[in-house]
Amino acid sequence: MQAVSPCVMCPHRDLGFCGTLLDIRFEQSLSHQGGNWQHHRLVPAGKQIGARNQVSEDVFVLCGGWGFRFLQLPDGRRQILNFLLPGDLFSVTSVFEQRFRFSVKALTEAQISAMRREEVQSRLAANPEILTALATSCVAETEAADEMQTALGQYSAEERIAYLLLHLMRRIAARSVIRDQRYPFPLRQQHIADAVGLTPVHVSRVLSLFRDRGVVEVSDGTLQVRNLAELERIGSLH
Amino acid sequence: MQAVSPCVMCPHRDLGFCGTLLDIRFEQSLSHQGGNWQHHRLVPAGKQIGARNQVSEDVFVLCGGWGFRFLQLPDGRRQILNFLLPGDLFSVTSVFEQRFRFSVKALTEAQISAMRREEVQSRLAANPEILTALATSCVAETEAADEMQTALGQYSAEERIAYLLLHLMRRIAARSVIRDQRYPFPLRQQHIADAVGLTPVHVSRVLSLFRDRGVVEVSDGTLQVRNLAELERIGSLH
DNA sequence: CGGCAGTTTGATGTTACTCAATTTAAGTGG
DNA sequence: CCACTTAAATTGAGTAACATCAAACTGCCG
Repeated sequence: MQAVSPCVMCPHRDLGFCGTLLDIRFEQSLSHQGGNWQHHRLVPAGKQIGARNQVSEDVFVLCGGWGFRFLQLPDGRRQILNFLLPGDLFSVTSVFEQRFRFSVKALTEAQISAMRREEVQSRLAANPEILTALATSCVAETEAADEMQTALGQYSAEERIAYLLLHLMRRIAARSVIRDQRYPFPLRQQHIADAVGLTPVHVSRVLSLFRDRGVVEVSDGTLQVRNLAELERIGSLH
Repeated sequence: MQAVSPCVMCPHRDLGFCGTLLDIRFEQSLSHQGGNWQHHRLVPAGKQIGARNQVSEDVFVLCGGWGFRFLQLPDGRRQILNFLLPGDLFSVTSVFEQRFRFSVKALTEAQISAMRREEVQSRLAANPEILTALATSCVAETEAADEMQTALGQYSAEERIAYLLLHLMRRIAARSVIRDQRYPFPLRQQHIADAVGLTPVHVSRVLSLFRDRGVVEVSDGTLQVRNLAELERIGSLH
């Protein structure tokens, strides 16, 4: 968790995948004349970044690595609400609310950018382009939540896992070039289980089935799609 | 579905329960000098109000009766995403997007108010109070979605139903005075089933259990709470 | 080599689904 | 007011999906 000087470590300036998001807009509108309204830091894998009910004056963007947002129940169960990829705002709501309504953890080593909420809000009022970027995030977040809710409510184990994989594949592909249908995939089976509401044991069985049927193989850090059509037949919502 | 003249049938002017929402803000900022940027209509129970992928220039608010927002799968399954109560925007996203990402039905006879999106957006840019109202809606929607996702992923049948009842109770109580723990409750068991991802048969069993144990009784249009503490013990997230 | 975290596999248990029949409630028209 | 119809809720029996428990296996690192 060492501090890093602003706008040095953050990869989005090179890769350009934050194009639609808050962070880069702010940099554009700021031209770096200024103070400490923003800072970056590096977080080790597994580290909790934010906790439910915690209060913060900052709005966070994940700009490198993977993270996830979750709710923890008193008895130990947890629901992973979504996975955070480079360029993702933790949540649109944190632009308006001090208090975290959820917890956040780093899945891999991750770089996060924190911006003063006041600063964000004042620019939001002044700059319609930023409002548009925020609205886009809001729409995407809501649609993803609606779909996940549908998957959890209506889908079988196989369908849910297939849906999760497809959803993540689309998001990963938007951020890096995919060759030979091999996607970087740092999730453990426990993460899949907590995201789709199954036990890790059952996730293992379903993934074995997928492997045996030649649909996908998930092993150690990469997801290899063998039969995209079949995966979509199983897990597509439409 | 007969047309009704603007701001006549809509009950929020009497009851004042739209205080935090878009509709009334607009009326305040308009002072009724004007044109056809807004209209109301009355919809019979069971009628579909909006369909997925439909395009509309309007933003909708439910201002009387009950409705629900849902996703329909090709094979007939459907997930109810949330229930709409008087004062609810169908979805914050429809302020920014033409296309419906979900479908909407009237649960009871309902009154809906439609406002031109252009009008909404231009006022949004001009009037920070409206932006605040919208942000509040956004936060509430997102938090509700996160919690529902957690309930669907982690909770047992009893827990899910208890959670749904508690959630609705809070929202109903915010809109009308509740005496003797009796809540107006127009849902059929099929609606509960589609909202929490169970079959109607199983919903019936769980509700029978609740009744036998003296927790709650749901019968024909009203929900009678017998043991609030027990209901909360079962279905509260915290 | 030993230890650990993650995955796999098997056996058994529980929850919720399916199918089908019955009951209840709410109209509707005579 | 009473048959008749129809939608909704209830109940029972059998089954499928997923959870739980426990043991074995894998790869990795010290």
